[in-house]
Amino acid sequence: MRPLTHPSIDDITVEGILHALSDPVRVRIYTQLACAERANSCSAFLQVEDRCIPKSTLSQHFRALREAGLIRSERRGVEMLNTTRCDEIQQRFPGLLPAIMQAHAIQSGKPLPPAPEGDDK
Amino acid sequence: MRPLTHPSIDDITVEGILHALSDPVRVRIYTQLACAERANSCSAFLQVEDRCIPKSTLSQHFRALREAGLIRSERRGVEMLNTTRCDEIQQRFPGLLPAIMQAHAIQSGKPLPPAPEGDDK
DNA sequence: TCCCATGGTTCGCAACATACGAACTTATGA
DNA sequence: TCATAAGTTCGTATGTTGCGAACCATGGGA
Repeated sequence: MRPLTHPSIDDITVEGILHALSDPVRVRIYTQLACAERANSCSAFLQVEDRCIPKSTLSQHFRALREAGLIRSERRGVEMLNTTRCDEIQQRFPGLLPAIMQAHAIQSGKPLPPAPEGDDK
Repeated sequence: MRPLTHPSIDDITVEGILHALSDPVRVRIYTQLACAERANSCSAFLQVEDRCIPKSTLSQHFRALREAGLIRSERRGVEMLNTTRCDEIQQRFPGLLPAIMQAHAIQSGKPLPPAPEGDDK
């Protein structure tokens, strides 16, 4: 099993981020991770929006998010803990992720509060 | 030749926008259109970033941008005039396009001025 | 120590998407 | 009417994605 690889912050591209977040399942996963208090395992997402996601597919989605630089994954015993890298990305591309998240929220009918600075609690 | 179809503003999705703009050629085209004073024909983009784009490929890229709702195309004699729909999209997803454009600008080393409101001149 | 359950990954294949040359359509102008 | 220019469509080769089956790694029990 090859080791987990994460791009350095400077290797993260806008194209990569947009591509990763242009998939509804990945957006959903990312949103959940961004809202989570603690790191989340992959298997917490076997069900996404009434849809049952096969675990091989889920594994690919996590890999896509990881390689795009959107999340950081760490093996912890038998499972994996995932957290977003939103602080780093906010440094490199200020405002990008909040705007995308807000747009998704608007589309799903639940706009977020304005959030002037990094509101990511 | 089938007629040009444009999605209504309510049918435009965030996924569609992100997917369309996750391609470097399309971003380039969109950026040029957004900065242009007047509408632009397709053939103005046969060369993109030192790369010569075949016109069939270009045609597909324009279709992708059009069907994602990012641009509006109008046949004008033998050529086609393209304009962005950024005002409409700004209404539906405020801040999304400016943030993406800014991120691309940062990535290419030429950050844009802050632009508090719709700066789209 | 052995076995097994659990959480993820990898492989292989089918389905879908993309790039591009060749052939086509439409409009313009000589 | 013919030639040319701007785009589109088609066919094919190549890439990407989704998913089941098989696999790997870790953490408990007996």
